[in-house]
Amino acid sequence: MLCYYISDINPAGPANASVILGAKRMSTTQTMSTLDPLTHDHDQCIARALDEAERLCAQRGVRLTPLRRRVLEEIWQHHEVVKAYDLIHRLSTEDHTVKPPTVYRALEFLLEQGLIHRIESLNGYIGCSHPALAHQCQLLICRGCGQVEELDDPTLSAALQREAESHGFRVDQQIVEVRGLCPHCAPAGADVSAR
Amino acid sequence: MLCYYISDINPAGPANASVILGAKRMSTTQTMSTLDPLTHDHDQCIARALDEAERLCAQRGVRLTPLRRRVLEEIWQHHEVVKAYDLIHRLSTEDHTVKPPTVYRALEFLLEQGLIHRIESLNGYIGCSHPALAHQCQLLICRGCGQVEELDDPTLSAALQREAESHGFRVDQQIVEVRGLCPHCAPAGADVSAR
DNA sequence: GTCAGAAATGTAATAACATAACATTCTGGT
DNA sequence: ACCAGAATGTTATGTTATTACATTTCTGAC
Repeated sequence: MLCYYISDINPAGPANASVILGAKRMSTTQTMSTLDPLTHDHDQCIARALDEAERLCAQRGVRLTPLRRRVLEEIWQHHEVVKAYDLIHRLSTEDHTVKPPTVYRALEFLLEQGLIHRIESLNGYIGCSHPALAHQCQLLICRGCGQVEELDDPTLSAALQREAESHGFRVDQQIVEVRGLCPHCAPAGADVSAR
Repeated sequence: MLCYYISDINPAGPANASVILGAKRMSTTQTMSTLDPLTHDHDQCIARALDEAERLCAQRGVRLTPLRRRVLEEIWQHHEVVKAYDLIHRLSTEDHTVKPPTVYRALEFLLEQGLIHRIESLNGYIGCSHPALAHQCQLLICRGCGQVEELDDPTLSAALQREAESHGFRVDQQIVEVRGLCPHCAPAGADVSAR
């Protein structure tokens, strides 16, 4: 259960795409560890995420409105962290400026439905790779390419839960974020200074 | 290795002290799990933290300047999360307003020296309970009283590290924050709505 | 169909968090 | 006393997020 793709180059995106300058449009869906950067059909990837979202919202009786769907779609454009104000800019046009509350409300909905994750250490958001089930995930955040791998290791979350409970703590939510370098950026790690 | 005290009531603090209205000044130092809210000498607690900081900085050849010491002291006033702008207000007087960079630079220094932890999910800071050794800690953050228990379970951090590495990820930093209710607030949990 | 209430969205203003850029002061070594 | 580097002061601004209230859209009861 994980998802970690090399996205297309996004000239307007977070300023770190240059690290993976070799990667371009791709063809099949794969999990990270086995992913050939050259073989990922991201259009299909977006489509699957949106279909799944439609399905889950219908099933739950909540409304994936055009706006909410649009925000989710933007978040899935790349496998990189997306900032709220990026979304505001991306959704705005010459004749219509989207205001912060609009985007934050959509994000709130998507978070509630488990369709996206918030990355606390970056004030950003990414699509959830397996939204069908509630879960406590672990996020591996690459400071090289800005991409995020979502892990869902039940052993880890159970261990953390157990440890917290052993101190009498009642757990609502786990926030587990690992910062470092992904397999694609680590080899060139010497070139990737701290960000 | 942990620290979790009931602080004095802080009328100017994060607006959640009412939950522990019964707790007041105390007398001995104890770890959380065994702590009687009525028996914690917080003056001694602050003094120890500052002494330890002085010692470590001297040992490392870095300067715990009056300003930095003052910021650390303010952070240790209570065992609750402290915000940067709280510090700005607390350090400002009628005739001198402390500006954001001043505080942020002091925080940066204290973070570098491992004397405080940043809490990503709250944009806040707390004193580190065992600054002598570099460590990856787990923070238990109570939404009832705003207090934070710092765990340092090497098994957990090693497990997370191992899991990340098994996905080819090179770990720089772990951020592990558990949100929920501490033992003192959990019993009254029904009264403590989400914050 | 239409109407009332709820849900969603729009808008303006501002709060909360953080940094860049440059000036000044302090500190320790010579 | 002088210098270099560290630390702090100051101004301005960038970034992230929320409050409060107006308007529109949707849904279900009739």
